[in-house]
Amino acid sequence: MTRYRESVRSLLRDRLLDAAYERVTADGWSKLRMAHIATTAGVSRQTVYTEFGTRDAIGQALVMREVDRFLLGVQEQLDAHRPDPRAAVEAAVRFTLDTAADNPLVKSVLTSSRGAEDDLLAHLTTRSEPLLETATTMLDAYAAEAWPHIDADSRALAVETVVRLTVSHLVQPTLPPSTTAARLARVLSRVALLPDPS
Amino acid sequence: MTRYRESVRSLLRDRLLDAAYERVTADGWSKLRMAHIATTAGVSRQTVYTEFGTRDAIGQALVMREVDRFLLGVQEQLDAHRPDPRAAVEAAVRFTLDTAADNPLVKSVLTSSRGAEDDLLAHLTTRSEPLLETATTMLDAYAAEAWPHIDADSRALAVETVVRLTVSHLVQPTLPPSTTAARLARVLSRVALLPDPS
DNA sequence: CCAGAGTGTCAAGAGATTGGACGGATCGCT
DNA sequence: AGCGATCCGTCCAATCTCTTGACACTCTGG
Repeated sequence: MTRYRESVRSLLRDRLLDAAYERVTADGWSKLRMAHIATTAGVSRQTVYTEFGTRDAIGQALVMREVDRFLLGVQEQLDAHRPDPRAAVEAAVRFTLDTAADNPLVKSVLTSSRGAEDDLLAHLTTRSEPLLETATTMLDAYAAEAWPHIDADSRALAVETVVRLTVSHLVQPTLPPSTTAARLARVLSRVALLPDPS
Repeated sequence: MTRYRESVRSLLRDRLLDAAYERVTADGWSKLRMAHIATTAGVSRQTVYTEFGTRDAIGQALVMREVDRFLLGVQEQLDAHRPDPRAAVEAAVRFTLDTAADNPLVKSVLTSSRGAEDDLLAHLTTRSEPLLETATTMLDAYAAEAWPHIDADSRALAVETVVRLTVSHLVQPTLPPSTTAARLARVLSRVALLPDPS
């Protein structure tokens, strides 16, 4: 069984992130105070610093936790169309864009962004490396297992391409999610050198 | 929000009881060792003693946790027939007896009992006061709120009667659960002085 | 009767949490 | 520009919790 200490630790992290989430979605990132997080979670301010180090690290963790949750949903979408990479990716992208549009944290990040709120937004843009890393790692593994017939290099390139484009459309939508999803499926198809469906 | 310390505490208790549950349902109460619980939960033996004091208290807590879970189900059954005390009690009793028959802990307690295993069984028989206390307290509160038209004394008497009889039939079934449930509903009806349904 | 295994207790030490204090940065206000 | 308030981040001593190892005691099988 998992070591007890780890459970306690993750319980603490969850409580802290829950407290932060609540405040951020209600008032925005800039209104979030370290002291709020501490008292809401029923813990001292120092404990928050011991766990996360800086305010910024909390933003990072907040975003990453949400990313992890998204990836669970993405995996379900992929599984539902496992044999067909094109359909799988289309479903996964649509799911991501649709769900993100309703997600309180994402909404908070994107709407209140034009101000002093871009600290959080940065984790989706200029400092998105952790996000891209976990997303591509998970999807690389999935793709390698589900679609072994695709050439490895092309597959990796396609995965990274789709991930980056999805994030791009997430922070700056132009067309409706379903349209975008269909277009990204085509991009995937070509980058991965899939046989032409026509 | 709940104080952090309390959450950690209940996390610890849950882990310990989970560990104990696992062993008990697999090998029986007599094979359960304090050291097993500790290592399975990833904690020192001393911590188990600090939390529960004695091996016996763990048995007690194990039974009580299961009781609490049963009471949640019972409450659902009652709610489903809220306006009609007779039907509500019949459903609740049937649910209890049916579910208990499938419950790993209950099975373990009842089957392996004729031996050195009766320590656990005792919490349902000779030392069942805590069980009866929580069950009657919860049901008294429910009955008082749902059926205020029943005379308070009769209501309390009926609740206690049904609780004790249900436990009795649980540890020593004679008729099938549905039959027993119907009979207890009749007992309730008369003890609570409900108008004759005929 | 002894050896082994298990329960329950104790005390010292390691680790985590608290609360209070502090320096430095930022911001609104005058 | 100066001032006060607010908040971030760090430090530290006191306190609480968990761990570790030792020990007395009981029970059981050989």
